[in-house]
Amino acid sequence: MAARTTSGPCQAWPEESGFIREVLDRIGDKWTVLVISTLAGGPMRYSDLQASIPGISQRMLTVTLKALERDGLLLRTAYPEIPPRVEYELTDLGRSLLTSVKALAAWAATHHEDVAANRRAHEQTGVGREKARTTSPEGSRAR
Amino acid sequence: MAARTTSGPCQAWPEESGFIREVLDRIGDKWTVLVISTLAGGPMRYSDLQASIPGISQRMLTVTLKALERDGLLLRTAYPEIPPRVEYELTDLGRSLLTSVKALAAWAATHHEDVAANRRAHEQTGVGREKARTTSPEGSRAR
DNA sequence: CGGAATCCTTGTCGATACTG
DNA sequence: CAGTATCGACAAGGATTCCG
Repeated sequence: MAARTTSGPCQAWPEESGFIREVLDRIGDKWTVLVISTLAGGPMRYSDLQASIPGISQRMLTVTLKALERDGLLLRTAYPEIPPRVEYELTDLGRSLLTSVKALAAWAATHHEDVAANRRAHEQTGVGREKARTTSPEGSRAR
Repeated sequence: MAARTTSGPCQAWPEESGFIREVLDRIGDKWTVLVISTLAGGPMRYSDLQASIPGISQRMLTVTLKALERDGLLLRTAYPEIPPRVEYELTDLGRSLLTSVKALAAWAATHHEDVAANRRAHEQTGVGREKARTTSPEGSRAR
């Protein structure tokens, strides 16, 4: 966990911040994680992916797919047949990322209620103008 | 690595995808994770945060801080003194998220070299034209 | 010191149309 | 079927300025 606890004004973390930014720039967009998750069940064709991800456009599917392929997270296999058939499949690298992503999903599943509760509490206390609260009355509500 | 369950043809993800989107919308932006990471060492003042996060503007620091406070991930404490002093501190909820985020950072630290290598390989193979691999001419899975 | 309000530059995403 | 190309809409982010 934290390298130093209650050490005061600590700053300038090592280099983790750079790594975090890297992975966030990659999966932080709207569709990447959805594509990876959908591909978790095995190889899929382009049209299957589009059908399985409601709301995605051809453009974004293509862009996301190409970015993931470029980074070695998924493998594209085109069969020179007619009609043309292309399959996408996660690589080992892609699956390892999926594991980490699922950890985040687990966090969300566990705590999204707390987040929603805190948000509602805040909307009541200080909608958008009144925030002249010197100290926070309530706050940490972990379970 | 137990990704595929008896090789299902398609996906049909439960509802985890929704949770993933939730958390990604929250931490997927440019600064949120950086703020949380910086706050991992203990309470910090506004100006300390700004000094510890190179490149962040006052605006983005304020916006990020308010969003995190609203969701109950950090606690804001204002001391009515002069000069005014405000401290920000992670809540238990915030720290639990930090743990999950660090898992992602660990993935990045472990695999970012592989990603970079794959990316370079791709630039050579098919820079701007024709990268059809047509590998594995096997009918591994068709319908 | 710790913000809020404003403006403006970008990158990102979505819809549409066209090609192989 | 499986993309590619182009345009426009939108919102995140940055710089600046002012207030408590």
